[in-house]
Amino acid sequence: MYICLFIHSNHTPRCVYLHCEANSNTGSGTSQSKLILHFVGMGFPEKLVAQAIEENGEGNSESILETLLTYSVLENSPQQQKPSDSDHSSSDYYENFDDDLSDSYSWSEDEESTDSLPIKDKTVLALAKMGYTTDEASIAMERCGPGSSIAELTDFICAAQMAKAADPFLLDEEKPKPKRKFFENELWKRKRHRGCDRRMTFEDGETIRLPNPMIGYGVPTELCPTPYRSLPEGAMGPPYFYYENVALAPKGVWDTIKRFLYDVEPEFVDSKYFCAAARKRGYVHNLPINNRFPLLPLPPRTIHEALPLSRRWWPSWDTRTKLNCLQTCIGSAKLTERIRKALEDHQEGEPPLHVQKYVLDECRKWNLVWVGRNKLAPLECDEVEMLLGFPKNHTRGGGISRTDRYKSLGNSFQVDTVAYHLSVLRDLFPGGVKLLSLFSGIGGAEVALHRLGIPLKTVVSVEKSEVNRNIVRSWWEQTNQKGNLIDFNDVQELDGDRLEQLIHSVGGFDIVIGGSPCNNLAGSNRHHRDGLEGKESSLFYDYFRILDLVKCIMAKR
DNA sequence: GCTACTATGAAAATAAGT
DNA sequence: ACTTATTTTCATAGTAGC
Repeated sequence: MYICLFIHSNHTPRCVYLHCEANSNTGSGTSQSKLILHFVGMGFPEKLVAQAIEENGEGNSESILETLLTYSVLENSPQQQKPSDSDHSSSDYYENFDDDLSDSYSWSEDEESTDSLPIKDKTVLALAKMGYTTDEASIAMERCGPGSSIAELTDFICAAQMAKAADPFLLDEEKPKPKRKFFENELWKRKRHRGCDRRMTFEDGETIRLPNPMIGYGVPTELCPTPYRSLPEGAMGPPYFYYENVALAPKGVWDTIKRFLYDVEPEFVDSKYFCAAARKRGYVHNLPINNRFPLLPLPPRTIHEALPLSRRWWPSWDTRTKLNCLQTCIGSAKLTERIRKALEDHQEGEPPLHVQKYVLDECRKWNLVWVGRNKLAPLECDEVEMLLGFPKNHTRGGGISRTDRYKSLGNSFQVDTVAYHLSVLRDLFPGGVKLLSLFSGIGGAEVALHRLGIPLKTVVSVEKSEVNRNIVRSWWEQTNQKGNLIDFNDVQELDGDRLEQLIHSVGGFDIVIGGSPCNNLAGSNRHHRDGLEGKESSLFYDYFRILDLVKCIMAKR
């Protein structure tokens, strides 16, 4: 039996996910017995499963799992008797479970004896008894919100510990090493072990460094031979996968992402080699890298080519040829007004150097372009659409506000860049692809594949924002797609059962594409740049969870 | 409720200098 | 090689007005 324990953190109710290959024997029987079989297949004892189903009802398998996991935390239950299988990875997990749970604490007892305490204190106490520091507990409570389950909180703490441990700079600190308790599971160990091995071969704690120039395995506009790369065995498809996020994430983030995504080296590419705006991103994928080809026509690659009207007003001392990263917000009118005034004070000739510096700094910070004499302005929505490689008016209409257009666009792929990487799929799937698109946004991946001439046979798309779903749906209809577009609101809807169902009806996915939220990683975020464990950015773990499930389910077929 | 608008640095990579 | 300076960054929170 193969058991993959996945742990992640998030403020929303979620469970630790387990699945295995040996639980496919869901032939006949009542729905209840099927359900029991399902959880027993995950390694839970039948007695507990029956109890959990009774408590939660048959309908809600997620809360059943939650309950089961809570049991597992609370009791040194027979569940820890690992399957007497030969699989070592699961045994590691269960051994730890045993060791760590043998401490004599009991959640339910605490609950009785500390009834007088506020719930918060009670929870902190419980976590402290489990070996976590009160600091860790408080932070977790704060971040996960009141009413979070113990399982969620411990998930959170564990995830935070993993992130810290993955950071070589933090390892050296004099801080006592956090206890990992039973969360030192198979997955964590496996990944961490690999990470250490790697580091050993690289002398001092080597972390992922960004390449300079940031051209990944090559870009169409620079002459360079395509290097050879060999993928780790665990990364081989099917399905193919393609993951994206900001390159300039806090330290250690890409190391963690890489470890989860089967140790595949990220490909860092700046979209300034594809269009007139910079966009430094990391892509982790298992696609072939030979014989890529770009979308045609090649988009304009300088500001002047992209925005010919601005040329007339562009002063010679503004030496920019590329725009900086297109973000979700634009410069204010007040700012452009301040700049105009500063410039008008010096009509004759060029403004003094300190004014030039001030203006240029603001131009770079806000991606302002010249639209008149001494007149600067932020980019228009349709200009952003064009720069990112979307069809004109892609995000226009249908009730979307201007602010939301900027936001959706700023969070999107640069289509030409992604298309270049995905172009190898055209020969691999001449009949078209079946795509699982997570965090689809405004459909950058779909647009890229379509423009590459790769038919979209099926697209299962998951996107939280309704306006974004509408944009994709509307694009789907306007481009007369022949395939089937199925959309979901939340990645949480895609649990093992749903995926199995989908894969069964669709016939498997050819590629899983997704760029998980970056807002807790992005440098522009002054308030909550919390790293991969942040509220939204931790959804990366759902990308991994779903990808890994798809991998496992498809391997069974 | 929605929408537009504005003020709000820090972390980390890169460039430049010694 | 080391230090210092410069550059860049898929954003959030609060407010005002409708």
